[in-house]
Amino acid sequence: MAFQEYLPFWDKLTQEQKDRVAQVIEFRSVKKGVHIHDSSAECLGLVAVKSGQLRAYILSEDGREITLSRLFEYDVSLLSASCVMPDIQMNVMIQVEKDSEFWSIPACLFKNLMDESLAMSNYARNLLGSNFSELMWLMEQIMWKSVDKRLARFLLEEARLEESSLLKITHEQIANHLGTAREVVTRMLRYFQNEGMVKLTRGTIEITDENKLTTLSA
Amino acid sequence: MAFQEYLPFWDKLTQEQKDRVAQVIEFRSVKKGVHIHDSSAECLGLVAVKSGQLRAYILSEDGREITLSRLFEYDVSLLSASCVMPDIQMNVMIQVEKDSEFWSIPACLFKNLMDESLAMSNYARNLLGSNFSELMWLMEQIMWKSVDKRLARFLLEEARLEESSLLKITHEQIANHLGTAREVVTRMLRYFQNEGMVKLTRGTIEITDENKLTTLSA
DNA sequence: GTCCTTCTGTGACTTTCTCACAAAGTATTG
DNA sequence: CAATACTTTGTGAGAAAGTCACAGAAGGAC
Repeated sequence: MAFQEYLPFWDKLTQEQKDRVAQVIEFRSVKKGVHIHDSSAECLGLVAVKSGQLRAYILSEDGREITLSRLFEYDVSLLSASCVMPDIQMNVMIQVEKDSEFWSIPACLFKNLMDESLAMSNYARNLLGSNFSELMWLMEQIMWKSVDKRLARFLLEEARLEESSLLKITHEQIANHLGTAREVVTRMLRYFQNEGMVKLTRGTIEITDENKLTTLSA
Repeated sequence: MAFQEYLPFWDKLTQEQKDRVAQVIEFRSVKKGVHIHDSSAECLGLVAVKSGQLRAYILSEDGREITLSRLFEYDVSLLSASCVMPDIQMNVMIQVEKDSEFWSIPACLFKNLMDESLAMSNYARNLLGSNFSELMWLMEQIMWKSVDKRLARFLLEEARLEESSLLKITHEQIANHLGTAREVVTRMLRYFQNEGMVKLTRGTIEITDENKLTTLSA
C-alpha cells in the first residue's frame, strides 16, 4: 500500500501539491520500544500508520506518563503536530509499541498545504476534531472515573486489541498508560485476583472472568 | 460592533454564503448565572463573544464540574460545537459568568460552510487547534500539578482578570473551576490565610501576598 | 428582632499517591 | 552451573486529596 491510500484528500491535490508532498513525506520503519521525542526541532507532523502500533503520550517533569491515544494500521493522527497548534508547545511523545512502519509529513509543509487546499484543510479539521474528542473523553475518564474502573476497562480493551485473554504487560506499563503509580496498579490487580477476575504471573495477566471485569468497569 | 468583525474569514465568503450566515446567526444577550445546556438538540456551534464573560465546563453524573475554558470579549470558540466533532458526543456546558452578549452560528450550518470555504475551514482549524492546545494544557495541570499550586495560580489569574486583589468568589465556585471538592478549597485557603497569603471573609478572598502566592504556584 | 438560605469549618474515613525497601523471578556471565 | 545483576512485584507507612455528615456563622428577607 502506498501512502496515497492513507490520505483521502490526495485526489483533490494539484500535481504540484502532490509533488511537494511526495518530496518531503518520510517513510519510517521502527522497532518496538523506540521513543520518538517530538521536540520542536524534529516535529513529526502528520503521522499515517502502515503497520504496527504506536502510542502517543505525555510526560511529566518527574517522569510520569499517560497515554493520550494509540495508533494502529490505517490510523492517521495530528497529535504529534504541535506546530499545527498555535501558541502552546506541547510535548507529545510517540512510542513504538510494536514494530511499526509509518509515514510522516512535517508539520510546516502540511500547514502550508492546508492553507491552500480545501480538501486538505477539511481533512485536517476532521482529524483535529476527532483528536479533540478523544482527548475530551480521556479527560472525563480521568476526572470522574475511579482508577479501578479505568484499570478494568484498560485490561478489557487490551485483551480485545491482542485478541487474547492472556496479556503480556507489566504493572509499570499499565500505570504509564493510565497515568497512575505502579504500586496502585499492583494493589488493584491483586484485589482483582482475589476476586477471581484475573490470574497474575510475572509479566502477564490472564483475564479469567471477563463479565465480572466488565461489570466493574462500568 | 457587528458580528462580521468577529469573523476574520468574512471577506472571503461569497455573497450567497454571507447571506446564509446572516440568516442563521443568532445574537443573544444573557444575564449572569444562566447555564446554557449544550444538548445535541440545541447545539450552540460557534460562539463569538461581544461582551461579558462566559465559561465552558463539563459536568459529571454526580454534579461535579471543571472549567475547560473562559471566554471574554472578542473570543471565539468551537468548544460548544460538539456537532463539529465526530463520533463522541461531549457534554460541554456554557455558563454566563457576567452579563454577556454573544453571537452563535449553529454547528450544522457552520459545518456546511466550512466544507465549501477554504478561508472558513482554515479559520475553524486554527480555532480547533487552539482549543486543543488549551485542553492539553489543562490536562497537564490536572495530571501533574498538586491542587494547592493550581489553586494559587487560579487566584492570581482571577485577580488579573478582575484587576483587583479583592476577589468576590465562593469556595464552591473555585472548586467547580478546578474540578475539586469544596472542602479541599476551604482547607487550602485556610492554610493560605495562616501563611499570610490571603485574607478570607464570607464570599471574598483578598490576596495579601502576591509574591508568596506566585512562588507557591510555580 | 426571627427565620431562612448560603457559605464556611471540621472530624472521620476512603481512595490514591509517594517513598522506601524487600522479595521473587529472569537474564547474564564466567 | 553458580554467582550476580536486573526487572518485576509486594508491602508498610504516611501524605494528599476526595467523601460524607453535620455544625456554626453570616447575611438577607420579613
